[in-house]
Amino acid sequence: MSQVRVRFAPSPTGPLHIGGVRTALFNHLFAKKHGGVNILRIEDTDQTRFVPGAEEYIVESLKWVGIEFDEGVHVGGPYGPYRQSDRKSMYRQYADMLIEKGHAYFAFDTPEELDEMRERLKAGGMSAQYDAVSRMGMKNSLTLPADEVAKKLANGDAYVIRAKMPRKEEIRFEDLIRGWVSFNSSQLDDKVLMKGDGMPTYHLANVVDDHLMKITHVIRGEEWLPSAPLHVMLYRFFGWEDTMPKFSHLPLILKPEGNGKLSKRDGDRLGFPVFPLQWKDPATGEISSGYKESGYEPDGVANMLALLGWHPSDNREIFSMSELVEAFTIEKISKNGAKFDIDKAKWFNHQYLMAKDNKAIAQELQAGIEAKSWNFDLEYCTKVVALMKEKVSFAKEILTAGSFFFEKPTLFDEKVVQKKWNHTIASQLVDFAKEIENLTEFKAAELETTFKTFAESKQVNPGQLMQPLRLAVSGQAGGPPIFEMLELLGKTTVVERIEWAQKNLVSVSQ
RNA sequence: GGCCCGUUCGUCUAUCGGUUAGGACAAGCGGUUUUCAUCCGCUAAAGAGGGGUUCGACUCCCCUACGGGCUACCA
Repeated sequence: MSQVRVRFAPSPTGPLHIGGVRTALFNHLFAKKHGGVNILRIEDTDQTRFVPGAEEYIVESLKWVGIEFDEGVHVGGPYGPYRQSDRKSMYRQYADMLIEKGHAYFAFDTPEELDEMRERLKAGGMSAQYDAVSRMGMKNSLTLPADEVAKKLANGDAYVIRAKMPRKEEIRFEDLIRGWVSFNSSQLDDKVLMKGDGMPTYHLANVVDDHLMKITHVIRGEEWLPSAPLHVMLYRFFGWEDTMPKFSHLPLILKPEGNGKLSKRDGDRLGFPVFPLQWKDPATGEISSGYKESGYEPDGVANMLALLGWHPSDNREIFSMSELVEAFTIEKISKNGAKFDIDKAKWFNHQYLMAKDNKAIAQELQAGIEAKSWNFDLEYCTKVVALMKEKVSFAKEILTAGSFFFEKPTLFDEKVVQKKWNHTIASQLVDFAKEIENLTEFKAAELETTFKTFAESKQVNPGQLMQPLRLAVSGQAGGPPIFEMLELLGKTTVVERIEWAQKNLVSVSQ
């Protein structure tokens, strides 16, 4: 097999949806697996849908999840340009080639005439499309006299170029995921190849570009499956069938609750991001949340996405990018759509957080710490991370769930206050505070033995005292191992907080 | 409506004709941590329905049902 060349070809009409990221990921994995080339091509043939910033967003998003490209808009390469609007002048000759061969034709119908045709066909119970049957009743170079066509073209009358689909022909191709798929050309319409504005449609552009860029495998979403036979026909028309890429149509990512593919709107409605990075709509100013800003670890997101619709035959769940590359095969991609599961995404994130270096996490938290005007050195923050990370799904939660490491708690868990706090306990804790003030080694082990002997001397169950102690110091019912927590907080802070709580914490049940 | 694709625990999935149908998330229960959100253990949980083919079908074929995608001078 010649060198594998794949492409990810999004259109810059807005932020890249998580399903698009997965498509890009599968392309990347496949390319890397086979020592091939991964290309980023921008499909911006619809100028009316251009959204400023979208292209940059796509590049940044993919970079964030660890997807690299060997060729593309942002890195260049020998088959450029990689933006279809920059390739505009290349397409017309291919459309002309098809016309010469009799596989395409000029069509002069106005939008109104097209609507009329569709209405008429629908009323007659026929399929409402511009096809081998209906085209004979329309205004095109197949029905109009040659001189009139020439005159219209010379006049600059508006026209499009349409593919001339054969009336009845079986079109079969082998999809690497689904096996043989067949269509009959009688069901296909004469798709527009060149639009009135001189731009090609996706169909023409993607076939021409894939051919010119020597793409060997097209890995794209299932929504493209219905137009695949058109593309196959185009390869046939051009005489490129021998080098036609192999197709793989990926199953869709579905909404978690019910049905339908996951869409832009679902994310914030259901409380999770559908975009890799936060996106601000330049037109409306509306903000859609992103995985990055929500606190997800990029390698965890890649791992989670890879397992949505693909799995090797073992029982592993955690894969680094290189392990994904190693294990990846197209044949192991499942055929059916996958519902997105936010709980699993969180679980993956926790796994990656646990595996991550504490100091690195602490460093990433610095901005958040500074924003709160907390003043602690990196060493201290690293220790906080070490204690807190197993308790949270996201690194940034360390700053909220573990805020007591940085400032005196202001909120105290009401339930615990009511259930476990009273004057006796409070004064006992103050006594305990006095004892630990004498400790020369303010370490978890010493604290624990001191605490236990103290409880014994007061003839109380250590458990009765432990939660109030935690409450006084952190305000919370739960948290990291208590004596390690006290050690990190330090003698002065712990004693101060116990004394403060004794004076200020009141249970109404008293 | 038409065309196409799909259908294993609630969810993501393993199984490529012969298994006690496995794993993970979530759930429930229990344990550890004399607290807890972590951790550990256990439990419950599935082949859409109907026909074939076969000694044998979750696996192959057909039909039905259900789900999804597409049906633009959008990608």
